Amino acid sequence: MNIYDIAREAGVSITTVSRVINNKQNISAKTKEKVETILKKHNYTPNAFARGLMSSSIKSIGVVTVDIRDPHYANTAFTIEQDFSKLGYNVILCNTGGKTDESINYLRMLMEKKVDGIILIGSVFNDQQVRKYVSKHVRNLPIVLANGYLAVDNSYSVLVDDFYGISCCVEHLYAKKHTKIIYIKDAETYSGERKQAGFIAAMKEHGLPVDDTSIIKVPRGLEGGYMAVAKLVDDGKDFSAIIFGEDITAVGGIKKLKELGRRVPEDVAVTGFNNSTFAKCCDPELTSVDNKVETVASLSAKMLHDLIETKNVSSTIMIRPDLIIRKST
Amino acid sequence: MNIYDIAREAGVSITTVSRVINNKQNISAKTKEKVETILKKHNYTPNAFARGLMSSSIKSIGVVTVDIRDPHYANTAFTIEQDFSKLGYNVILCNTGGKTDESINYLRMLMEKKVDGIILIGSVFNDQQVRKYVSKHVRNLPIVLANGYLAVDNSYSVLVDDFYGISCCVEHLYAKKHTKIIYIKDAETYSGERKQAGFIAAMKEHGLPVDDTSIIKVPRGLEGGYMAVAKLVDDGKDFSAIIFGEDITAVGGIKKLKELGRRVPEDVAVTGFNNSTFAKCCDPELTSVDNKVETVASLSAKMLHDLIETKNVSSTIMIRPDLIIRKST
DNA sequence: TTGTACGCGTTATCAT
DNA sequence: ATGATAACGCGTACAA
Repeated sequence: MNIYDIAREAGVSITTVSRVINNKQNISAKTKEKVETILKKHNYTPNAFARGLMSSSIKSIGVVTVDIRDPHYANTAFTIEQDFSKLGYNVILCNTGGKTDESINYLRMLMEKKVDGIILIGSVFNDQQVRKYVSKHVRNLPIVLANGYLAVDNSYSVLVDDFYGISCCVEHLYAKKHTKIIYIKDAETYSGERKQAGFIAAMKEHGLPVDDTSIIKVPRGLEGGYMAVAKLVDDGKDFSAIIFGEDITAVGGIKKLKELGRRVPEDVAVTGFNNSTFAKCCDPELTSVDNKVETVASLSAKMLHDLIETKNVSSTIMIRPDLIIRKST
Repeated sequence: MNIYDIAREAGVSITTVSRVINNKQNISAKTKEKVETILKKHNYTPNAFARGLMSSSIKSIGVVTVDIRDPHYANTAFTIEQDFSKLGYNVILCNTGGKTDESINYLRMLMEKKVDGIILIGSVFNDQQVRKYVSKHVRNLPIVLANGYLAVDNSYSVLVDDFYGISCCVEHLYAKKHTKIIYIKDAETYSGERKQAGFIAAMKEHGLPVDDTSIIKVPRGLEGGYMAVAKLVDDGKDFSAIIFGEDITAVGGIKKLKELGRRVPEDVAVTGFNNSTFAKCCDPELTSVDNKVETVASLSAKMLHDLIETKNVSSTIMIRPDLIIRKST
């Protein structure tokens, strides 16, 4: 059932039908009503491909994440999807698994499918090859990096002040008389660098000791945190507080601390990052930096939509995180 | 840059270019090579809309979930996306928030965008209105319900034997000499009903007491479990074990138990469902039913793909879950 | 107010 | 092996 069939049945031209469908001017109320009846009767919907061929838009955007199973990314993607859904757009979901090749494949695919815009979630995508591809091939398609910084000309980002977030943790622990503080880092991304920089700066500001053994790099996830604590203890490192770069890593760390008979927060204070559900599940509940996922996601969505509508848009938005204090410190 | 431009530059017809692009027969190696050079030079990609107009397919599927922030749904959606991505398909993500109207809107949208198939995640979608819409309007579009049962003619489902899963919990607790067992139910879905039925059947089989006070209905999430335990204690109910219908609910329940000074598992044994990350984060680690999310997701994806390729497909696949025994029982 | 005719970029059919 | 042309379904400039 296409526009011709409708036109024939209504005894009008396809132009008239098209006008009715798209609510255009210059239609007599009578004709309009007649056509609408037929439209409804057959439950007609225009062919999206033919439409796209004319308008070169199909009202959809691409959302690229490393892994939607990560609650942080899931939250962001959820908010973006809901916001864009209200605007009549669909969201195409892509999970790259953190592989650069995959990222570029997905970008290519999204461009072929002629999405109206793209949101990358996480500073992982501020990767050299991705940047190169974007600046070379994604020229006239709006692209926004949510929760991270994209070092490309004419690019747009919404990010959280990670530097500030971690330094808040140091402030808080210092106020509680901690001086031997460890930082557990779990990603070599832009965001990861900012967090580490915030740690170092805040420690130095209070004249607290920082050296190679105060910062430990571990794999992502529960196991990473577990391993970090194991290593600290194996190395005989002396510490009274640990700042983790992610909640889930902190959960793993606390698990190991408990196994070793160290009490949290009496023997060791612990902070996390993301203020996720894990922070509330954790026993004791985790002091964590709230990095305002929903806010970042919504602002990213709004930014992309403004770009699609070619409004004037600022290139970078930075959000201040909050420290949520719970039982673990 | 379209197929005409390429043809002109290569000094051949568009037919020839099309043949090269689609790897068709009857092309001389020489011509093929010549065209491929030009193709590569301009980084040409065919217009997906024009293609769709001919083939009425754009190689994409719709994945409909209640809320991608739920780890269980995120896992399923992730696996489906990865599997279909390997087959050259894109995934359009939809979050209905559990609202029937939204579900139907999304289904309509997906049909308009001419996806090649649809996967619904969770037995929530076995809703009367959704069923009605599907059987009326989604007639010639393959649709699969992952992790639940869809009571519609000509429909396809992959599901876990929830009945068996919960009855395993009862068996396990009974073997540990528990007789006063509570079941906490958190969803009125098909899956929820099966779980409850499994509980009742297994209890009766061992001659254990079951009545209205043995089964408590609570809202989803951490708070639900917390409230459930609060209610049990308020009511002065005597119990030695609790079976929760979801891990996260169990986590909430354990939290409240601890606050009340009841030890897990010494005073109260606890089981969860889903074998999620929460089960491992929990202290003590949670005995939980592994409902094989990835398996269900992969089988659903395979089923849908087979349907798209119009292969013969069985209408229902049922998976047996496993009980993973940890410290909470 | 309404209709005719063309273009969008591709694939399929039928000639050559 | 290669090419000309129709068809897919819609929007729109222009004509009536």
